Amino acid sequence: MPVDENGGRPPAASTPLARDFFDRLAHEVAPDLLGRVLVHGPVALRITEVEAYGVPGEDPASHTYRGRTPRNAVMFGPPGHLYVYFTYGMHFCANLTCLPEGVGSGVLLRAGEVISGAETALARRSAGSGRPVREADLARGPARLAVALGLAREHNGLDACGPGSLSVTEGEPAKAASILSGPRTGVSSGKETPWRFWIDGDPTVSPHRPHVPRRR
DNA sequence: CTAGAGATGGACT
DNA sequence: GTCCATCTCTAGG
Repeated sequence: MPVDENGGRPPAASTPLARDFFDRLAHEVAPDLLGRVLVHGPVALRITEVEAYGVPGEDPASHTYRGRTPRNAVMFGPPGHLYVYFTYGMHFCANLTCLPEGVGSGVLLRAGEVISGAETALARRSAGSGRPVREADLARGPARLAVALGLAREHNGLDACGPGSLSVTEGEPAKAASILSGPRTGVSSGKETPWRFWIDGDPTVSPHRPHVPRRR
């Protein structure tokens, strides 16, 4: 039995966008990002793995589950913006908002293949850490991706579609036949939803790790 | 290869 | 106080 997931109180009231509706949107919008190219300064990467995070009261794993806060405000904003959050006391992870303003959702950028600016990405990933970084590992995992791309706190809210330092380009969208889906990585709830999408066989896709509760 | 634990800060109960 | 949408290193098979 899981511990009470909501502090003894019911989740925030559902929006009109019910779980099944979000589910349909997630299965269109999130995988559509696969194969597209994200450019930030000198580094460009081809997105190979994403996860959808859903709406208040419907997705217990989402930062928006309990409603809007200063931290998750960007997820309630218009689509095409970056939601960058700080976690585990040392990592940043980046999401793109993809659904209409007010919905409260995002797509976590979990992994990518660096296709230009590899030297910059390598320098960033190697900084402070000893061992050599394999090319396929440059952006393999959400926190690594953020480092490789040079994304941090100051990029929260950045417009990824307008004139800015970040942009999502068409790239070559992954063919549907090469896209697989499954449970999300490292989440302690909402395990049943197959909202992780990745390009089958791509070496830059991160290994799936189930959530492990902290001890002591 | 797998399993376990430390790092480290902030959002939230 | 507790829990992280993680990463890296170490020990062991």
